[in-house]
Amino acid sequence: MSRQRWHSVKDIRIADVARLAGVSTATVSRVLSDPDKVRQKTCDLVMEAVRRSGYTPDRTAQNLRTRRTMNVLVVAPRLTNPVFAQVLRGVDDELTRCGYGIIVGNLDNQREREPRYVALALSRQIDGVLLLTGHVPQDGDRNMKEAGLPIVAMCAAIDDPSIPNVVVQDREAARQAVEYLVRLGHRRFGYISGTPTSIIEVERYAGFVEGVAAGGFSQRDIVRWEGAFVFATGVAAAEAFLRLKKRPTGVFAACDESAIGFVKTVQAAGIRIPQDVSVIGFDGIEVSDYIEPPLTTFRQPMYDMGRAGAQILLNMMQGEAATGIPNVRMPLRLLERGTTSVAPSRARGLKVVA
Amino acid sequence: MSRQRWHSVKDIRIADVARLAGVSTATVSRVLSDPDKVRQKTCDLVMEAVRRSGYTPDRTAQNLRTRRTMNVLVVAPRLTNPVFAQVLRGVDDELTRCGYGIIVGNLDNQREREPRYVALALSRQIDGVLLLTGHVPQDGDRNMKEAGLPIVAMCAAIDDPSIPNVVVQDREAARQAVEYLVRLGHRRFGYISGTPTSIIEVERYAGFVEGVAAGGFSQRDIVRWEGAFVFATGVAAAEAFLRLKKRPTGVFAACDESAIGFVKTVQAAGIRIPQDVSVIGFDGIEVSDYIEPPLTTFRQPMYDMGRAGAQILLNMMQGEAATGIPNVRMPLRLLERGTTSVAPSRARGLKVVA
DNA sequence: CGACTTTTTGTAATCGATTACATCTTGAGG
DNA sequence: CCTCAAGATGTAATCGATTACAAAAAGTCG
Repeated sequence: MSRQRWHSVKDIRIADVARLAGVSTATVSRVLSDPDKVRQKTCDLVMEAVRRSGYTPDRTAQNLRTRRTMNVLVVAPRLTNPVFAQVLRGVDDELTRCGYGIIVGNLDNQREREPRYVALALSRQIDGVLLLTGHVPQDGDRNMKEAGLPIVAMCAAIDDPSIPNVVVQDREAARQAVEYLVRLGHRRFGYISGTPTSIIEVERYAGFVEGVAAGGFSQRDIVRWEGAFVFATGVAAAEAFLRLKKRPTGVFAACDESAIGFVKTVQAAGIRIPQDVSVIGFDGIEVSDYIEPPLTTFRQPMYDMGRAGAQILLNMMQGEAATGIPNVRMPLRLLERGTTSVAPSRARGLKVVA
Repeated sequence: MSRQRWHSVKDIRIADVARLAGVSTATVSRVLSDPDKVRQKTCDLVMEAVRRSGYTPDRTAQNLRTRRTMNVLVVAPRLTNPVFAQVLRGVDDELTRCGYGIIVGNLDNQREREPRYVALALSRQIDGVLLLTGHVPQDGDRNMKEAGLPIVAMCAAIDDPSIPNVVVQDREAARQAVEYLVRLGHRRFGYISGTPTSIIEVERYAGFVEGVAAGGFSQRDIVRWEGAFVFATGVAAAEAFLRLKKRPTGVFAACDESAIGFVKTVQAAGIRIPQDVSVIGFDGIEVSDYIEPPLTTFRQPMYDMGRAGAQILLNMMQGEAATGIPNVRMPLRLLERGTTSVAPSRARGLKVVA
């Protein structure tokens, strides 16, 4: 045995079942897909043959004939982001119920990986796409939309009116974050960015700036550290923070991971949280509750977003009448936990107005 | 437009390209798959036609003809386990390089979800399977092996000599964990289990018991809390722990998530870690370093395990000569961090022998 | 019982590629 | 210039299901 052959030992086709049951392949097919069209007696006969032979239809052949694959592609910016896992759970629960499979696409924060998924769409290996990426994957001049497949954007809105979005109120939340800090007496604000080209980043920063302005402060009261939606960005921001003479006392991070990176790093340098610096994150991933002190953050309904996005996609794939492009905005909740408190200069004599 | 139709606007088949280039479909196919068999001039002609028409081969049709789908199923016990995300990264990097796609199967700790993935295998929608589940998925009397596909087990060994395993030295590590605790002077040991039926759980507990015995202690010095590989198990174990009169001072958890659950819960009850209780986890997930104090734990090379498993599967799928069943055991590293210290009764006067 | 409708079943085309085999080109060598 | 082998291309079968259409069977009713 030099070359191991990997195929099913018993390789039973629909024709075999038909012969076994003494009917035509058409009848077998009908029994399996639409039994009402077949007489009960024949149905039993065929089912018996199916059972005895252990026949399972070849989905590859079905796919070709029916022009569907019952597979959906989910493209994520990075697999190890806990937000992704939660959203994927919701997506999986919804799609699995309807018989769809999930193919994961991992960009790992590298745009060079996009072409592969464009090709997947173009080659008709999938019936629909869920994007968590904030933009439509491209391959040179071609992009995924050209495949003509239904696409739904989740988590990160896409600036394309033809694509339904399931997103949170990024801008409003960021604005609220600052307002919360202002109420606590902070006067100098730090912002830890996500990937600058990402739309959610743009939105969150816009909201942040709005909040600062609404509080009566100006651009000069802001320090902004650029990065990506990763832990390391928080670490880098913290290092920059520590080098400052005039440090912000209220910091908002565009995601929990970088918020945690920031907290851990400044703590290691002897900064006390929240006494010296208040930090607000964004996402509400599980870990944010495990650090010390637990992170004040906005909780996204990740699982529900996954389900909502999947439902919209299912509707589109089933060719439902498109009654406008759905644009779902999910609610956010500020989890007031341990990383925020009144600004240090006013720690005495001031009350927190929650 | 009552029913939106979702298919490619321009629907170009190989015959169209052939006509455009003035050749037969066979030639087009050859140019695309094995250009050396075609004259350079013809090749250029065809490629030009492909470019102009924007043709992409229909993978569904290719699949049927070639009897391969270039898709691999990865079955995970639970999506939100960070170990899974890391392993999946490794798997993805390896498989993507070879043109394979990944279909994720999420059992969400429920065996009822297995039949769906058995069906996937039986219906020839995939070319191979990576199991992180510790057992072969079943559907009544049928199981996934019947599909005759190459299967590789990762993270959790499978008790089936025909299936290659990529695992860590669970038993040895668990044993070392206890030995470490013994060296620190602990005399009473707690064990937080994973899913009892899981083989890695069995292995880790066996190693734990071995270590206890090797230290000169007996079964009576052990407290065992049963559960699953989840955070909540650690919480439950902690609650049981707090009710004990005679508490263990050295606790080993079969996974980091439950270790963290335990640490957080006992801390909330006023127990000091590591002064009152030492805790050792298993996995080395990112979060384990973010809690306070950082968790002492064994780090699994998750990404590398993913790659190794994928490579073995690739070999099997490419029909390489099977030179025995590979059984890779990856190294583990004990990360001595903050949750372990000398046993409380001996805190004075004893030195840590590391 | 026969005419006609309805239901059930079978035949064969089809989905879109790959590939065995046949046929036609090309070029080398005499 | 002719012969023959090697190389290039075309024809048509094939993968395994679904399904339009035709044909046959079963039922209905006067």
